[in-house]
Amino acid sequence: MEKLQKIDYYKKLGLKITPQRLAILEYLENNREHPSAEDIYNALKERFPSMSFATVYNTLEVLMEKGLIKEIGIDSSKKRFDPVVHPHHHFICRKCGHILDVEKDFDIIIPQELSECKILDFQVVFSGLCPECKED
Amino acid sequence: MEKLQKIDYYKKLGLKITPQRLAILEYLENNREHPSAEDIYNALKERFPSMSFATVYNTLEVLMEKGLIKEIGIDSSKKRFDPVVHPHHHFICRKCGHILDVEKDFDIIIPQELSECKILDFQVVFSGLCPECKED
DNA sequence: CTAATTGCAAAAATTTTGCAGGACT
DNA sequence: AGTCCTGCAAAATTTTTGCAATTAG
Repeated sequence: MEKLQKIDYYKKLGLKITPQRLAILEYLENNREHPSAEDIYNALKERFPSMSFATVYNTLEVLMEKGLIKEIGIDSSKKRFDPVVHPHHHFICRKCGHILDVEKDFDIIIPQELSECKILDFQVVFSGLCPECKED
Repeated sequence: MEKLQKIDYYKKLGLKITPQRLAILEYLENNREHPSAEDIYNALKERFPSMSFATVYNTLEVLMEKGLIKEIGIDSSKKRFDPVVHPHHHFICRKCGHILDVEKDFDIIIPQELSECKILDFQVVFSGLCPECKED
């Protein structure tokens, strides 16, 4: 999407566009590492030396409310965020913590035991060793 | 398993059996709520008023090394632990955080894009609203 | 102009660590 | 007896919050 179109799009969602927010959005969009709040903070503090964690967390929360990003509960040591909100799956390396996207579709039948629940989503999480770590 | 047999079993794994460890193991075995370290601490501090978090975390780590429990990375706000170590799946309620076990077997074909990885495990995580929360 | 956002600093929540004394085998 | 474990307290990590100053619309 063109940059101006994007800003319009965000505005239509009711987001106030600040330079910090744009930078966070842009960082997320160009990053497939599923960054944590700290990753984002570190990546942007050069361009915005005065930016605080409050802004990062605040922005992440607003972006989640608007459905532009998702929190992925895979890395139990910290929250990580994903700008790819369509249903997809993940692989996490047990050694280095690297998370890879898995775009394949799986044919999952909702099991009987969850018939009383309202299922909104599911994801498959693979775990093991990534190509780099399996060599060591 | 009989209590004495269990103690023998733990000893054979090289675990030193202390009253605190036995209590933590027992608590985990009889609890299908996927408790956090704090849940365990709170549940046991009546019986062991002097017990500290260090002991809870230390014990959890030892139990994980021995393969008696697993850490489940589903609730991104805190680590939660599962004494059911055979492969199985989960449902988490987006509202109350309740985690349910899903014992069904899913036929998952390891996708092409992970062929370079060593896959050790996978789990399906459903999310939505549990029977109680979907009424509100 | 008004309401929302930022930055700061303090606090809360969760997890980890060092170490002295105590318990298990 | 020797090693491992416990408990305490302090520290490290991650996330949240209150508030005054600033900025976007």
